[in-house]
Amino acid sequence: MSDTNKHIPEKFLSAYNPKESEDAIYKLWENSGYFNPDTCIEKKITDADAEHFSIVLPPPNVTGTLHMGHASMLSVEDILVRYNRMLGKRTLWIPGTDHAAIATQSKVEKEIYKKEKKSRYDLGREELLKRIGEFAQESHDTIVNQVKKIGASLDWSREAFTLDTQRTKAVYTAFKNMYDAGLIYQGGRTVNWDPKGQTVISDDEIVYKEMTDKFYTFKYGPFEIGTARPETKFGDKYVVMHPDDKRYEQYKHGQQIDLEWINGPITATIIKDEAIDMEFGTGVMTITPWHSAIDFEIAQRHGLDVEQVIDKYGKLLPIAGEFEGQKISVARDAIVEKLKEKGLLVSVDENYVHNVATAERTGGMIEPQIMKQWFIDTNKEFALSDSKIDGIQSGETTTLKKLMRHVVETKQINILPSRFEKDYYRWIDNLRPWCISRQIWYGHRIPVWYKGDEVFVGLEAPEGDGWEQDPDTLDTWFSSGLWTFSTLGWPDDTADLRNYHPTTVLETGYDILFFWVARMILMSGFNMGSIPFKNVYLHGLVRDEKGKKMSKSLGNIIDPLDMIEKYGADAARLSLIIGAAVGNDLKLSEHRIKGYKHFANKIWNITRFVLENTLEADLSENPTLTTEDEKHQKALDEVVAHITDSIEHFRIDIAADEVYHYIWHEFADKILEESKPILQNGTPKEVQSRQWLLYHILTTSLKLLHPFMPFVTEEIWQSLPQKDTDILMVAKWPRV
RNA sequence: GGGCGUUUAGCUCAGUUGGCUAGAGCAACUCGUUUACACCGAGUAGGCCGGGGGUUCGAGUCCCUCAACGCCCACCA
Repeated sequence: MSDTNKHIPEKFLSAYNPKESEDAIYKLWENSGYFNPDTCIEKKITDADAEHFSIVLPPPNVTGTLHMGHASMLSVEDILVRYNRMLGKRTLWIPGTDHAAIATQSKVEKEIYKKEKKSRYDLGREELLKRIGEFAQESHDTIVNQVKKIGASLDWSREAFTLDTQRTKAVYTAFKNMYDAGLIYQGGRTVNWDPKGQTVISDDEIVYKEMTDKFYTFKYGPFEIGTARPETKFGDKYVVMHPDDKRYEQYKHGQQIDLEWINGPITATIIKDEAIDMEFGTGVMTITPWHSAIDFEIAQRHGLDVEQVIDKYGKLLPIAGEFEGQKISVARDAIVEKLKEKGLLVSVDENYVHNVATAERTGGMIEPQIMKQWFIDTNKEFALSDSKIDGIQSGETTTLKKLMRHVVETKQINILPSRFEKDYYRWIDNLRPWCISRQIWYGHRIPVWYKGDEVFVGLEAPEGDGWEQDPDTLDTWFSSGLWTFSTLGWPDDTADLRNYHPTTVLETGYDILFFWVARMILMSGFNMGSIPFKNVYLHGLVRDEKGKKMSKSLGNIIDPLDMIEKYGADAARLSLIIGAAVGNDLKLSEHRIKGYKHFANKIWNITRFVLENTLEADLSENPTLTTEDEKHQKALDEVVAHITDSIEHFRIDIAADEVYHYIWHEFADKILEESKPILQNGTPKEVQSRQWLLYHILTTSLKLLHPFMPFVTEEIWQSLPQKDTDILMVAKWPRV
């Protein structure tokens, strides 16, 4: 380098330090206003009539802090958003958080109990809600801060919360519309009661746990019956067998038999039903319709009596006689002991392995109960007014199940990877009425008011005195189901709704395909008459380096903020992208993150080299390139085409790897190295050509890399002497 | 009990419609400080592509089968 007044910015003389620049860079973006597509249009960065690209952020639960799964989700979405913004599309990414009703309430209840030894009933509804609100606000602030650290280019001016005023209006409107269409109804049927959480939960919130219990065989008159739950057997007065079972031919349907049972003699009735598996046990069972869905169905078929045995606290009712008031867990052994004394115990299998239903959030053992609750009927026919779905006419009759199937079958919604389509269809086929009422306090209060026998459903309490609102709240997934359009202002007729719905991509974890993705399709289908999104990008789980799930108890959690602190957000992002194909789990280890930090420094040093060698050059005009340089330029064009193609096909993992590879092993290792002799000994023409080429490749590389590593690329861009836009985030994506 | 996924170098993974003399990163080893970078460069070694069978001129790639690991679903009392 000759003596000159021109110097490269001093910052390039030392290694790249993400900590020094990341926060300032995020501020720069935020202050530019370009996260908001309206500003991009105003400032003529985006055409007002450009194609739209929209994503709604899967709202993190306000139950605490973000983990690596969130970081991975944010990275994937930010890459798609930044890429499409650079393509010139009207790009909107809406942030928000989820009140996560049951998860948040049970977390706060636990904390309160730990500190103050008080239950929710001690505090009362109002006080508990106040406490949860405070907690949610704190969590929200932490989460927003973390999201920004990762570099997510979200439009904060449109931030939403599932429980805020506008979203509540959406929830109430949707409820009323579905109630009026007869899809939401109140009914008494078997539901999943969680005695620990003191609420009903939906089928999807059940987690089956394998347990080893005792399996008892008792004498029941002339029969032998098996059970793992003797405590439910008090009211059993029907004995059921298969009509084709030769062993019990002599017993007729409806025949009555007197026999000795737990608390004395009873009269049992023989029932023949095909639900019985002749191969299992003795092929005979007694039924407890109140506490078993399958028993309830049998009872319904034959018009049998049903009677409650266990209350909602898991205690035995008066029907249990001397055992009344006892906890079922305690009563079990005593009941067996009594039956044994009476000579009714035939055998005990100590190693009975079976699956027990537990509540996802509280871990409580589910006790089926017959209760009056609110349901959504997915099989009921309704007329879809104002349909924007291909293949369903406006006013045409359909059902929610049919609608949900149809939009995926016809590829109006594209699920990636496609193998999850099968799971989706199977879930729909097995779907029973969705129970949407909960007996917890945190959430949307059910918009139904009662006065005597009168029922009112509406957005607000009806006029007049004496109306009492339903005490229950809605399943949190009811409000999340509206997320793609409630965030855009529905039920109001807003410009956002017209401009950005259906959204382009829904990116989320495959673990909530049923909970959320399917429910959004249902809700959008009914309320909007449209699909909620065109593409579903399902990401995998972030696991530790041994492939284990990250969890507190295993102590293998890698905290995204720690990693950002140590290696920078860019490195953390890349480590979550490369190697994570759509739908595949990712094994993350710290040394990979470290490797990508080195890469950030690499592009930093490439810049230093290029700037040092082009300070004197006039780069404003394209010089005539040497043959060699033209070859490099063409090769770069091919790389651009490839990367663009990969992103368009949602293979951002491949795209990221390609950018990485090109910059390091082509640009740095080959082109930079061979430039040294040319710059030193080449003819003026060769030097000029090469200087232009180096600068061209550098700026193009920065653009290509920006969606993946936004911070370091923007930090460099800010120091470039010549560029086509002030802020790299809104530079035009290189086109071939 | 159904279904899905994974199995390719020591580790993490690419390998699209069959053409591979099988690649990359990290780790290992050897050498190296010349206009960026030691958070570096050049190079070396390392693979019956889980086992078996089949289709084909040709299979890591398609079909069958077995195995291991992982995941999802399921109201056998």
